[in-house]
Amino acid sequence: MNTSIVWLRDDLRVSDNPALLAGAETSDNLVVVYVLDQESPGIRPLGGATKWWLHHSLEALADKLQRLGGRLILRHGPAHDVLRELIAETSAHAIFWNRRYGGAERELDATIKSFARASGLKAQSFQASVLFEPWTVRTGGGTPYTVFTPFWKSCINNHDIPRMPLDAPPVLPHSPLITRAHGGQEAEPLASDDLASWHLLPTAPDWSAGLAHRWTIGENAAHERLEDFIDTRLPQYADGRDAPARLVTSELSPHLRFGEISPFQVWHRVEAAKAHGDAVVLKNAIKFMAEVGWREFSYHLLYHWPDLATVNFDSRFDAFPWGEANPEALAAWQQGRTGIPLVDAGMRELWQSGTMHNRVRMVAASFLIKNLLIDWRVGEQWFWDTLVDADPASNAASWQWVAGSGADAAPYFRVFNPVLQADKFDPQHEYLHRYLGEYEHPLVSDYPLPIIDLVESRNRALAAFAQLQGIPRAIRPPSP
DNA sequence: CGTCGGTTGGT
DNA sequence: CCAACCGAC
Repeated sequence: MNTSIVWLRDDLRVSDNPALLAGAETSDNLVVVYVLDQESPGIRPLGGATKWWLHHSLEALADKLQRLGGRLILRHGPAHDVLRELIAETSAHAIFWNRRYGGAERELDATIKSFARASGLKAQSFQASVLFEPWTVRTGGGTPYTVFTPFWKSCINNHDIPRMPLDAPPVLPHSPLITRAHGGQEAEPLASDDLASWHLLPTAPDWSAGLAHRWTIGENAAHERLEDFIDTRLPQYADGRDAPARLVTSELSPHLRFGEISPFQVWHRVEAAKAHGDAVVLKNAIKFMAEVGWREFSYHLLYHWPDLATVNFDSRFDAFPWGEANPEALAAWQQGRTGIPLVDAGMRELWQSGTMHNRVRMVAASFLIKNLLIDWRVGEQWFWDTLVDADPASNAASWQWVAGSGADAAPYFRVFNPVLQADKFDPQHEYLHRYLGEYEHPLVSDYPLPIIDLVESRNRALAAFAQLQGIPRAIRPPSP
């Protein structure tokens, strides 16, 4: 028997999955495994909302695999130990996976690849989660990009068109029984954890009802989401994407986060829409793909600056005078009771549904960083815990962008005024009313007074940020 | 992917 | 009085 292992990670799909396809084509017994690894050094534990998503995504994936004749094996523990054991159990001759781009993830994968090859296995990794491999996009001087627009132009103009999506394997050859390599036991099914035993779902309290109401999880749902976006939302995307009350954004981010859909599938679906559409479709498609481009840019940054989530990209910010610890203000922000309606509406949307409209994310983040002078890493961690799309690259890059410490960052003097932003992008206050019921009846409500004066705190932030002005921007060198 | 305060030229 | 525009931060 010719056994291959396919190790799935952030690619919980059967279509356009090069590792799964390679396994299916080169073996007659495919072992598809997901490893819950919360122990390997440097691997950041998932937040609550992403754990919840992962549980349901694994259920959906198991069903997809089963329909193709396969079976999803669940194991937990340090990935290196788990896979060494699995290789021994199955006498696999090959192992395949799709690449990850975080620092610790790359180190871990390299270690496992070395071990597998030293043990005589074929070990191969594939490009599946980004359109442009981070090391292939270089400036004229050979360095990684630190500005979005030239980065994305270079991707579009200087690189091969992203490959066509791959079909799902027609069948997943799988032997239900496997003979252990050691000892003479009877053939037995390969052991798999019970998903429930991983305790990915919240209990006591179960806060997931709002998330379950908002989201349908899994590969099928991701493609339905994409089709609906192309048909009904893309035509209004450029003009409507900034209005939080309108359903115009794609809402694909959590699906992309777990690889239920691939950026290649998104790219080529948008290309097809462009091919059949007019100039309006073209304009909207370019705008939308630029947002996919921001995701690519974030992965580019994460690959070249692996500590993106913890270290200021611009080291001038290492000396930035963040305010004294202010647990009351932080809690008010987290719980959506700052007394600033747009901030509170966004933070409540986040808590209830595991997401927040992009425009409101920028405003809520700007408020924490600039009005409250709280270190961006504190906000990044809260979003990591509460967003269903919490992504190691996009979340970190975006928080640094708002702080002004990041690549191609917002200039320090760009301080959002949440009141003006609400009037401009939510003129009927429809979004505010959706999440702040009491806001409609201020006289009878207990809606809090603002915890901070917007004008005063803006000026305080400008003064603090102005201290950096005399010092030249200091971008850390990329990791070799 | 901004805000503010100023000016200008219109009503 | 105010919308549109501009430069500074």
